[in-house]
Amino acid sequence: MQNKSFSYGRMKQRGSSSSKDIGLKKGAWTAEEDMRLKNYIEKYGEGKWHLIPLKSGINRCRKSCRLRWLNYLRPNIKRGDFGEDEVDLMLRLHKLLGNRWSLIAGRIPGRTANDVKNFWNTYIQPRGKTRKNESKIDESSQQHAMGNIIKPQAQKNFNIVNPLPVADDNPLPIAAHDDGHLIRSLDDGVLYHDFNGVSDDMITEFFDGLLDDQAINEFDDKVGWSLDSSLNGDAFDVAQQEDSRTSFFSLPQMM
DNA sequence: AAGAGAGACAACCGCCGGCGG
DNA sequence: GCCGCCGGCGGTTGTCTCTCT
Repeated sequence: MQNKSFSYGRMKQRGSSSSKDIGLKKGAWTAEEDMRLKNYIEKYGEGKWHLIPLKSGINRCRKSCRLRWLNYLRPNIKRGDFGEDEVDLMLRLHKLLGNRWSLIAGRIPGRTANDVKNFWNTYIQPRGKTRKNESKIDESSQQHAMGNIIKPQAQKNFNIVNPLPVADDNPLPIAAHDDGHLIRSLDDGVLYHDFNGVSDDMITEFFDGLLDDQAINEFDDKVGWSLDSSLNGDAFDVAQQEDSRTSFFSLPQMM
């Protein structure tokens, strides 16, 4: 992905959509506006977005200020190409969460929802279309994004039920975990959860921190984190896992 | 070298849910 | 219950940049 570090002067102003926004600036942010916004948030913190235009001297709507901060000015935002690990994680999270970009981005350190969404819409969603610049993703990531790779370490844990050669006009292999808990089409399309009765919704709520203690215990029992032991040393464990639970995500990916 | 078309991505739009009055 | 405000989100757009011919 290109590393456009700023956009001053790039965007023409777009039409106003709300009568309340009349008189507010739109389009590309200037260096001065960035500086004002950054200074304001460093001083007063995030939130209270409606106060920023009033107090910072920035003539933009609250939403524009919030977006600029979250997508560009916030510290620790990672720029540049998505790495293989990030693509892996994104694919797995997307299977669990769907187009919930903010949740996905929240688990990919340094990436914003806009980054993830743009990446998905550019590289993942339209695949099959002819693209000029395939090199934007390195080959291994591209292949993995296509679901074509079965990692050597993963193969020992999964049976390849239908190991057809990968080709444009061929269906891709089906894999199943040795213990029979998971089955997945490797066409990167559908992950069939049959994970001891754990629903997608429950997984989502678990990672969103919405489950109470009792539900968490139930979740833990059903998932059976002991499966983690099979992942010891696996190169595709999430690098930034916060705790062992995160490696749950390794299971779908490994197939 | 120049024009056309595709790609990349920042920014906008519109909708939604939560909350307080 | 209704209304308005706010923060947040996903979808979409517009323009610059890059690549191809």
